[in-house]
Amino acid sequence: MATSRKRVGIRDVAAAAGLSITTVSWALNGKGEVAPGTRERVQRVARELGYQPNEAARALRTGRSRILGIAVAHRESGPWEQTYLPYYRSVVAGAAIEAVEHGHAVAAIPVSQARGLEVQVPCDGLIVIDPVRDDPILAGCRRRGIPVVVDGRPLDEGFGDVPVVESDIATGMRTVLDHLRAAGAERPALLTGAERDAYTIDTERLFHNWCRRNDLPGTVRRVRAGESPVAAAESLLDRGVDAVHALNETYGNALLAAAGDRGVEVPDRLRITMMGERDPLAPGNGAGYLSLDPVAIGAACVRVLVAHLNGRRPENVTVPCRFIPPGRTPAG
Amino acid sequence: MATSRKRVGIRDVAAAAGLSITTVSWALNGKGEVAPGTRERVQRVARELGYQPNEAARALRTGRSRILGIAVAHRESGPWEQTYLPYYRSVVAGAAIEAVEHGHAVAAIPVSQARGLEVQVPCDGLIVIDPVRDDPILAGCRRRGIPVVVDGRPLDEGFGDVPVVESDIATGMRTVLDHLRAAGAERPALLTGAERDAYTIDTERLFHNWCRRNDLPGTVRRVRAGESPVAAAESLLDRGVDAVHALNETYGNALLAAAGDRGVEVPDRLRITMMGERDPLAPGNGAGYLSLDPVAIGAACVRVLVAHLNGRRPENVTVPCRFIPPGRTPAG
DNA sequence: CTGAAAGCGCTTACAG
DNA sequence: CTGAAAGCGCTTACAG
Repeated sequence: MATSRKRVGIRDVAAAAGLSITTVSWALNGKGEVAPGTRERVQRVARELGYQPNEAARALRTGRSRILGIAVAHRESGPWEQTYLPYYRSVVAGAAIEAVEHGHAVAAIPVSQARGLEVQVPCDGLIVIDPVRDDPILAGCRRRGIPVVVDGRPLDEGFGDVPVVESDIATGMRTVLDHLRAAGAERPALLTGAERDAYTIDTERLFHNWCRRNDLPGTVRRVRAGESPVAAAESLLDRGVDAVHALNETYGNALLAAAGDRGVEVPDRLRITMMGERDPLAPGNGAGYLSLDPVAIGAACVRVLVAHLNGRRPENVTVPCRFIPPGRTPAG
Repeated sequence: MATSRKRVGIRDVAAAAGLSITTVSWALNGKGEVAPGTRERVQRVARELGYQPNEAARALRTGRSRILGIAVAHRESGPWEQTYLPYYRSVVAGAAIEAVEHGHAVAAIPVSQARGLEVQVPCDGLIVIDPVRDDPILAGCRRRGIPVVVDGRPLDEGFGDVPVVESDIATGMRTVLDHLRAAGAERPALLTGAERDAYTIDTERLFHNWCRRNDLPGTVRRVRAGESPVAAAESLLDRGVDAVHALNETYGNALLAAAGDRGVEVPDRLRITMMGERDPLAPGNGAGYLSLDPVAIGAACVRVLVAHLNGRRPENVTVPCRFIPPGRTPAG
């Protein structure tokens, strides 16, 4: 009932209980051997005093802060804001929810491509989303011996031992393209972007391979940096394609807009699919969706990272995508 | 170039540079008075050794961890997953991006309504989103003297001094309802929920007040816990209303689905608005959107909290909403 | 079952 | 301009 201004520490609890701080620490953390009565008394006194351990001290002493960093790139570009940012957000959310199961919290740490992590905070390990070429964060973790897991294949050489969590876009792309073909596509196209990240590169490769296997001409159109996605979509439609898969929702929506402008009916005259999330309750717009599951990705990253932290051999994880064909989903 | 297994500490840098750890600390942190040549040498040696300060130790010593906690409730319910969770995610993202400007990172800390914060991590202050009645987190922060800022009016008494960041739904609701009226609404309705959080309560109150001021009959339908939003939407349409505002996107999409099922044209025969985010590129669905700006909310929370931490008197902040009328937005 | 003491790796008065 | 030393608040061998 002391109304002191200072925060109550383990010392205060020990004094109030007439015990040593050792015993208080044991009692509160359930370690060591403490008489049951003593333990209860300590817990009661701690509660009455409103004692909360100083987490920084605990972290320093134990070497564990219980924080998992998640490195989130931030770039100022249209499609990025509209599609990648929501993806990252969901990964963070999935990671946060999973982390609590393992007694951790997740800290979103913005990164700049040039300088790497923008702020230094205590953390036990790091989740790196979509590593870039010559990734400064990966290099930093390696040097400092910080456990790391990546979402998306690392582009740099020499990181073969870093555990990877990935969406199974190989299966996903096959499903999508098979769907387009079954729907009658004879001139399939891919609306993709200019950035050379692993996701874009892999998507293009999978598209090419599928076209080759299916003996179909494949048209690839990359939206250039600074180019309007709608303009790119229009120029693609001008080339007489009858089915387009878009790398992300920004591009997919641009296709829908371009088709709408010219009165081309989707999906009857033009089949459109895109990589993206879709609210299962939203009314249909004629497009099919290949949904990544970023929440599951975030959760998987945490599981792998925690395994790593606990000295277990981490394994790579593949998270399935979900294909949602065009048409209104049954509401309810 | 020592290939030791142990992490390099300030001690190692001092030894390598032939200086005391004091001087190294001064030199690296830009404090104290250090000869320019010495400073450069220290920085070079530190870089060569790959020295990174132990953040837990720094946090213990300075009392600042540079982490801002953000308490994110997690409940397992349909509309919650689909609309509140995305909102929270965006708040976290906005907070993370803003925090870096102030040298902080943001840690998403899941909370349960019963036990409060699910995990203890070092943090300098806390952002509490949508405080509930008898909020255990608010109480805990008060007791422990942790600086806190809330998004959404606190429901509990005695927290009048806590800084609040809020969306200006008063202006937003007026805009939306005026729009519905201008579009010809004579029997407006509100599709709302059963939970008694400040946002729901305020929305209902604003709706009632507006109806009274405009001398219109106002119908309120609350989706009950466990009830299908589409079923609720259908029962509302049965009551002959000609315009409905929905509390969130789940309910708004349910209205669109219900209207679609009965062939009621939106917005010609039924006007629909909803609180929610809308991709500006997505094709129109006939509904109007009142967009909260969760990213701005998150950023504002961080600014207010940082002001608080730095001893400045924090002030409440109101973030404007954006009304997006129905219809295709110009693409581009 | 309990306590006195060391020490995690820093920052920062303080003394030169 | 530089260094020796205290101490942030815990956890944890170690000795009783």
